[in-house]
Amino acid sequence: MVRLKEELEMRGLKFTRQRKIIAQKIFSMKKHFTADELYNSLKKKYRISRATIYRTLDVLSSLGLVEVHNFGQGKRYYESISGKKSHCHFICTSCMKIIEFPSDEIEKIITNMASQHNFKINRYSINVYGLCEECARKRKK
Amino acid sequence: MVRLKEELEMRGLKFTRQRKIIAQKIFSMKKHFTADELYNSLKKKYRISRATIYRTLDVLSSLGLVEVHNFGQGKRYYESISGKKSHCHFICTSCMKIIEFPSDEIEKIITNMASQHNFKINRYSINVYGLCEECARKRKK
DNA sequence: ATTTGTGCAAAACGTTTGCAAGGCG
DNA sequence: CGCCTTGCAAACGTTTTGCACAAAT
Repeated sequence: MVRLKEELEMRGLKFTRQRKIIAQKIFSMKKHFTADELYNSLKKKYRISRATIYRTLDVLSSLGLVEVHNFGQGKRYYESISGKKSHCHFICTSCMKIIEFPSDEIEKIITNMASQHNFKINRYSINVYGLCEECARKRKK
Repeated sequence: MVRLKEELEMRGLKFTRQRKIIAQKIFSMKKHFTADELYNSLKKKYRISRATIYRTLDVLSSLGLVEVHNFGQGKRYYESISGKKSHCHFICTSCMKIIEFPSDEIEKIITNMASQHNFKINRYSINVYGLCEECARKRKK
């Protein structure tokens, strides 16, 4: 939170009521969420528009405080990255549960491939789609 | 093409003029393409609606003949998978050029992680975002 | 003849934008 | 005070849908 304030000020951006509220909510969430979920979880208590949610998510991701994922279905998923490392996502396409795995080994391989081609990595996203144990079991029946 | 006909028949689906045309076009494309690009490349010569393009892409991907990628920006990218293996994508966010890399090693790691958690993999998508050599050079100036 | 597929236009969906009003520094 | 930010509603671009007609088996 202090970090957010500093990062904003550093760029001549403002530490507004809305940004505070949104950031607080995001940092308290462990899971992946969509802009709409965030909006719905806030609108009861606060008067914040969808536009502000989207704009704030943009700011936070450009500050490196939030990660954006394209898990398909035309909808974006966000995730706060308070310190934790990048990881793989195993996405159950039946119940949309998302299981995370560390990706250190894979990251090494990717970094290697990138440097071979002078590709400057900004971020990466490893998404495995399929069925989680439960849903796979249900299907068999 | 013969494969497509068989796969369709096997499922009681029809081998229509439109599906033929679309499949032919797709199999002749090497690169990733969007539904709209496909539509535009066909509409001059044939009378095929956008709806049919989308519906056919769904069919082809459920038959495993086409891979779908969510490279962000709210737009889907498709790729025909005539035999070739899955691979990583390095996506230049400046010029949208997509470089492909084999991912055998990574696939091994992923398969391993999946089996540890009884996750049944359907497909995976490894996307690295950043700047290609050219665009990175331009930025520096 | 039956059933699946098509074209069209309208709707849906998530996201972005223009603008006037509001709030932070 | 000046500039950044907000809320609203309208616009956007892509994808999906309902329906009547057409085509494949």
